[in-house]
Amino acid sequence: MRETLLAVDGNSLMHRAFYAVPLLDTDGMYTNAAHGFLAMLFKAMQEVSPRYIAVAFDLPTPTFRHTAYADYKAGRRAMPEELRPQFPLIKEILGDMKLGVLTSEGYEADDILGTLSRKCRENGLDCVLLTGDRDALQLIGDGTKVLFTRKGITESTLFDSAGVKEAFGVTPEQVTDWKGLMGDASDNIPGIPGVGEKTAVKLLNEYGTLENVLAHGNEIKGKLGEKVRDNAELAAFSKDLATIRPTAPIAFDLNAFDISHMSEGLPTLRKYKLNGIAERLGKMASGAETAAESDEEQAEFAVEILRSADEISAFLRSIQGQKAALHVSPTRLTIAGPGRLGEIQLQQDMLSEGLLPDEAWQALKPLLSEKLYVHDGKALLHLLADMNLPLPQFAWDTMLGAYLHNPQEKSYALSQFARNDAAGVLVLAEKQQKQLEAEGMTALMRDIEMPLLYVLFDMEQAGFQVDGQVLSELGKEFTRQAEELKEEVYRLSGVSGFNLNSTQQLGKVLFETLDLPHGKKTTRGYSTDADTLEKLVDLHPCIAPILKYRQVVKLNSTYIDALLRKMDATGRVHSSFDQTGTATGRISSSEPNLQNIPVRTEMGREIRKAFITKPGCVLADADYSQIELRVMAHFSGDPAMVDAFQKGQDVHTRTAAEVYGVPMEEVTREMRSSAKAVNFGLVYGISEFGLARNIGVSRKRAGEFIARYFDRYPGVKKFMDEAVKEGYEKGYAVTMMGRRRQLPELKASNANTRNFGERAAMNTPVQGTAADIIKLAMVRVHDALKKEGLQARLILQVHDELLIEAPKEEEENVTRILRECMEQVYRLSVPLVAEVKTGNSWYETK
DNA sequence: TGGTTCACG
DNA sequence: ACGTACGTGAACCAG
Repeated sequence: MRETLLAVDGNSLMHRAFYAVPLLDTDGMYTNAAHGFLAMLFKAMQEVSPRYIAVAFDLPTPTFRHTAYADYKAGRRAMPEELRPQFPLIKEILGDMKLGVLTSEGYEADDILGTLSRKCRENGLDCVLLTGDRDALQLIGDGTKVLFTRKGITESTLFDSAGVKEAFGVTPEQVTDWKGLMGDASDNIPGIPGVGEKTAVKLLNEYGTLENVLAHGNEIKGKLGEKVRDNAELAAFSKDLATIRPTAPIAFDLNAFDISHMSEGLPTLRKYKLNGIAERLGKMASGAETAAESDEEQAEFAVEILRSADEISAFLRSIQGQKAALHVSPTRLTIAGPGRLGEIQLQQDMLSEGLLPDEAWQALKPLLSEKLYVHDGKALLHLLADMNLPLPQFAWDTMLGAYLHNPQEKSYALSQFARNDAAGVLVLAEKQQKQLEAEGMTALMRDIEMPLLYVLFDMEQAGFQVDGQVLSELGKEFTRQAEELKEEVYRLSGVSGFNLNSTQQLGKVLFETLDLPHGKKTTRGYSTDADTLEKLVDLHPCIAPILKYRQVVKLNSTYIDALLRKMDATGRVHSSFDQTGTATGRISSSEPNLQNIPVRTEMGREIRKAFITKPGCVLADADYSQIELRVMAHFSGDPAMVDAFQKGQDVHTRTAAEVYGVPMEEVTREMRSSAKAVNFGLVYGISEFGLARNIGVSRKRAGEFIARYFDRYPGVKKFMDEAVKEGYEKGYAVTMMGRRRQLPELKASNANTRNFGERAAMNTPVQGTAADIIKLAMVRVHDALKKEGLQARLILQVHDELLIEAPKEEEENVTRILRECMEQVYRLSVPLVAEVKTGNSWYETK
């Protein structure tokens, strides 16, 4: 295995660290940037296991490589005074750790990185560049990768060539062209005014290089062409600014970069009170042997490049009958068997090498009848479906495995979990199978998440039929009303011309010009949310139209406009369902989000008239009744709560009767409504404050209410207490099917954070179990439709609701299937109840 | 990019 | 003493 040099852009990282770590004064000096820097460095070390580390810095009084460049540099924000003295500090620490600290007159840190990367290539080393500066992406290729720091100090992404293309749409070679076109405000690179990231990518995809874009300036139409032609010189200059020169005269002395003496820096770390960092360094030094083991696990595979259909077929034959993994990226396909890795490079354009995607896939067809190991199988299914290829079965999806193991990862990209595409998938799958077995999630994976992947794929393919006509009409009406309301607000407030959509401007008008009492909270100005404004309704006539305006504008921009844009040629919208998006196990919906289509107000509900079916079909909508409270009744076994559900009573009315000590017939609307709020509160992990705010009573009253509730429902009280206790003991919350959510908040010293963790400990088993239940119901419904040979299709899930589009003649069958699957899916100590309604639009089913 | 607001369960 | 209801996604403004 090749050895790796980790080359760090010291300036970039120090700046990132400075803003990511709070400024705390210890003994009259600041160490936050140094602290963050080292935390990032250690994180990177875990990720890339380097043998060598070198850190490059700009010289304090820089001489610039271009004269004009100095002017641009001067435009940069000055370095904060709290940061400047931390540079000598970090250099001292790195020096004592016996790591390379490099500077070079006339060169900036990124030039030194470029030089290091070139020298690595010449000396047969792999090189990883650690930086937060996108400029460095141009250096990727031939053994060089970039570990790009994102927000905060713990998040980073490892980019290779394909990764850059995937994330930014350009190749590393095009990074300077890209910057030349769009510029970079943070680097004071001008670029072409008016050309942003998207436009730059588009131009480069068409013309390849900046020079070629400029040469063909005449072909580019409209305003854009004009801008390109007018700013050719500026663009060329910008590209030059962005180009890294790998020619710094530095000594490439590997002994000076060796990491094996880092622990010599421990005394210095203690001297500066960086005790947490010192502790981590101590652990890392002693854990060096364990790291070697995990290297074994991720052993490099000899990559076999497959250059023809014949070579692909031969490779497939050689792994036939064995486990096989398939992974696709925009530039290459990889296939793996035990200990084997085949790579097919795909032709990107006329210039690049590789097979045509079509040729490659034809040769790969036999693989598609195998049970494959994959990462993100749903995405693969879409890709294959688009190419009219057969759809495979999956043995394991490592993305879902990673999600079950920890549902709160920031990203589930394969690169976060494995090194070598398809080979990584096989190794990772094996590791996950053991992990999930030990964690008790094998059945959850096998019976719910894996089969659900196909269900969600079918739902995404199917889409939801939308009536554009209805939407447009509504849109016109909303726009008209918005205009009217805006004028009314201007008139009634006596201030016109301000932007009603700006909370800041609105706040000024309401609380300064009109001098209304500014409710409660202020952060960046005044709070103007609906809660606050509603309290002002009686104080000024302009408040009501403001609220109405907000509502109408929201409906228009978020629903009408967005939906019209998302309609396909047949008038259907295809949402994406994310199976790895939530901490609790729910699925989420996006582009467009169909899980938050308005229903609570009549005006919003109108939008549902546009959600229809194709001709000859009906919509069947099945709703679980009170699923979360039923789950809570089941978990808690509380007699009164279980009794209510077993008798089929209205649970909120029963709660009110219990708490107020009156017969159910005497419960008033108000009593039921506050009981309902308490029931909701319980599901969320109740707090006095939250309940008080929600129903508008004093905190004391809310407290009394909760106390009375727990008096009548001691089983629920016990359940809540145990959920919290279990959270503290285990460090995570568990659902009925064994799904887990880590609760690191419970270890926090901040009481507020801990309270949050406690509420999550109470809420997650309830919300998560409800998610388990409906997911399993979806799988059952999907199977039943198939088994009975129906054309009806599941098209949407909204947490406790399933929608099916069915031919009219299947209406009865579908209604039965929905109700039976949803109610019989799991046996609780209380019945599960699903109500099914049918209609010609989503509006009609409500 | 982060903050604010608001749509849903 | 502190500042909170749980879980999402999208649009918009301001810097």
